[in-house]
Amino acid sequence: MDARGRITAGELRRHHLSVVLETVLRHAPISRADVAGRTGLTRSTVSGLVAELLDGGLLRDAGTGRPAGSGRPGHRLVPDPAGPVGIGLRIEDDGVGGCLVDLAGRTGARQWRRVALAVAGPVAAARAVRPVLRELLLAAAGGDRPAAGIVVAVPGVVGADRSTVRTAPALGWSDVDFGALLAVEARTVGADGIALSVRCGVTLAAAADGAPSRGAAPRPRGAASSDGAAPGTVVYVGGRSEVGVVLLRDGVPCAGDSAIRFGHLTARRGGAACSCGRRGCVAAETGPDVPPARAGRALGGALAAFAAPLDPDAVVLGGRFAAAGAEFCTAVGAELARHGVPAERLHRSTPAPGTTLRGAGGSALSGLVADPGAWTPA
Amino acid sequence: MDARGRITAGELRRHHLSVVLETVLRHAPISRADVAGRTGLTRSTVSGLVAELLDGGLLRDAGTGRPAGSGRPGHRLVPDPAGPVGIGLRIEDDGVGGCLVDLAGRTGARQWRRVALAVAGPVAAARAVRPVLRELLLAAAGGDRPAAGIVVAVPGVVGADRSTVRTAPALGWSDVDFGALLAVEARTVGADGIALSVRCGVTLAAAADGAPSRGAAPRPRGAASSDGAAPGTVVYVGGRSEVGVVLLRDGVPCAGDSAIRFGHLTARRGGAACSCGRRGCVAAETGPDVPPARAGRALGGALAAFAAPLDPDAVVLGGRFAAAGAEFCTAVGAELARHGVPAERLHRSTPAPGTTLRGAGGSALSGLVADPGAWTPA
DNA sequence: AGAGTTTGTTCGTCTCCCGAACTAACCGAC
DNA sequence: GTCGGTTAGTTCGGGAGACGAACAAACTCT
Repeated sequence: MDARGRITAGELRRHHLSVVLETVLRHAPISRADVAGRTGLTRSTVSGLVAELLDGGLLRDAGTGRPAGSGRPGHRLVPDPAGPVGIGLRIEDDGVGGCLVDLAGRTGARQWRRVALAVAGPVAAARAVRPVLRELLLAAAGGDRPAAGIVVAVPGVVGADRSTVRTAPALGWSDVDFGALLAVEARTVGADGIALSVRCGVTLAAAADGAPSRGAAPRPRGAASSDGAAPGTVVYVGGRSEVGVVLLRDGVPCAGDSAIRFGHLTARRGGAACSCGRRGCVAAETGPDVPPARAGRALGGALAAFAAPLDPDAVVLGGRFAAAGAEFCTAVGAELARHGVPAERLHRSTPAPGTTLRGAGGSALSGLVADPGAWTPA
Repeated sequence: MDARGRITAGELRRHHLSVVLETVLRHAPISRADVAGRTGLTRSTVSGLVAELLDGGLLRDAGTGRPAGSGRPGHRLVPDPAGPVGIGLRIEDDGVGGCLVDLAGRTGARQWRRVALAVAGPVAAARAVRPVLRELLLAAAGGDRPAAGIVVAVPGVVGADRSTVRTAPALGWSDVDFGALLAVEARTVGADGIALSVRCGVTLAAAADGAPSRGAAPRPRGAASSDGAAPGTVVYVGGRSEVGVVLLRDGVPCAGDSAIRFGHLTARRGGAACSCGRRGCVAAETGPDVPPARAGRALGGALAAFAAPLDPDAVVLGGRFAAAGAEFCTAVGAELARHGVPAERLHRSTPAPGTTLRGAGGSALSGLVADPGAWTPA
């Protein structure tokens, strides 16, 4: 790629549109004047941009609020309650699930169905997802809310095409074009025009945990600090059937969907048997049956190799580690500290079962937020 | 930080100024029309921006070239031969050095002085740099070229202030404000108005090796592919007295200056003694005395932990590993492949002694290239 | 009720880029 | 040599988008 860094007048406006939308989502309810103050744009410019977002069905003017000081109260801008939703789906070794996520960060119609998929194969998995997707589409249609996209979280390594699952040890898959399989199922339930992509579940959970909070939606705080702003560089470790590690910069995952490669690094030669066929993998050595101190050392050692050279502002334990005990955390922190990452930077995320689904649904909306001008409620 | 994504009209122009400058530097000599074609800006806009860069002393119009087809030949735009230079300095355990780097990527006035600094301490190191810096300033003044900045490469971990060396095992330093020490020395040789920063040497070498080539300056190709465009995500391993690993995105180093933390991960319990006081560190286990197969396995194992979850497009062996033999590389490749990074992605950089200095000098110019409008030949 | 304050809108102006038209410079053909 | 064809660079009008001042609206406090 060449230095095509040109910004045309139209792109400038689209960029500002995105900036205004993001600001409203993060601070809703918020007045136009406040948006202007936070973004640095003038009130007149913000008014114009907001009008376009109201027109596009992304925001709603909820009328005047109560005045902040002594003066005219601003209008409360909020995400449109009838605005677009993202559809998040998830495949695990013991079930499938899904939920809707809207621009306010609220989840809805969450589902989980127990299905033994560890040996059933990708075709069965795609078929198991179909009823979940149908329910979600019905729920969206019932609320008269357009679906902006579908993102499927898989416990595996996903290719750059965001369709092929390169390997998913816990499911026994390798080189499966799961996106294509799912697209067929999606068509049968009337989800054809909707963009669909397959992603690594840990990456999505990391994005959900590391993203700045939206509005007043209750949200477990892992990476994000109390004022809602994420620190610059965060390393997130999580996963359920797998164990993965993700680098986030300003809340956005860097690099590809191969987080779970981390779980199959060798933590202990000749250790416990792993789903991948080898022994002593990080994933196996941090299982529920392993003594916490030993598991903590196994995770901390591998984690240090990844995190230490990146000098992260925070290391966040999520997923299966969010509920870990003090002994485990101390062991992890000690290994990190031994390699230059201060133990104070180690944080435990609040355990929240829906994090991966929330990340998947949110990811389905991210394109829309990045370029609201392109959004048309098809 | 809030969503201050506003782009004012003035900032837009400054951005385009930077885009045009980068394009010229990468493809010099190049005509205005070609710049327009590559950037997507119109010829009229490019003409205006180029005029500003010519006026600022960053570019020079070297007259008409030979016509590309049948038509009027374009004017050859090149970096101004009397344009600003960056001053790169380097501290190592066995000496200090420095060189000038200009916008064309050419190095000049390169120096190296052997000084035993492994035990001499930071004050002695700062004093040893002074004559090098004086020579460089004289060389710059002799060519009537303004100095845009000074960057010092150190084999250690550097703080976010880009001044404090948090730890430098090979030098025996810890928590030394080397930037402050150097600033004092710099003043005595008349380098006071010039911005000075301290950086991790491996990070700078990675930037030099991963950056898109500039003009026709001969440059060893490590990360960059043959057409000069760097692949998206690159993991670089290098170092001389230390061993560090750096993540590059589009040729630009991600994250902080703690690359050499990598070299003190434990590769082999109870292994060779390391400068940091522990045993079996990656840095110690990849020394020149270690059998290549064993060193390769030591490096590969640690490298896999860092690289596998990032799914890089390329893994580049630089620095002390650039001259490694086939046996070593095979061992590294095998370890990477075991963890999902195909061995074909492992590349060996061309050994080039000046890479770190070139990176340091280039880094001293990077601010100028990113915002040429702010440059004033003080 | 009136002064003071803050919000949101309107309107004129400015900056910057685009695109068309024009001049300049070179090639090849006759 | 001269005349079309082609490409490079500049000039100039026009338009898009943001800014800033001015104004109307809405609320508080005295």
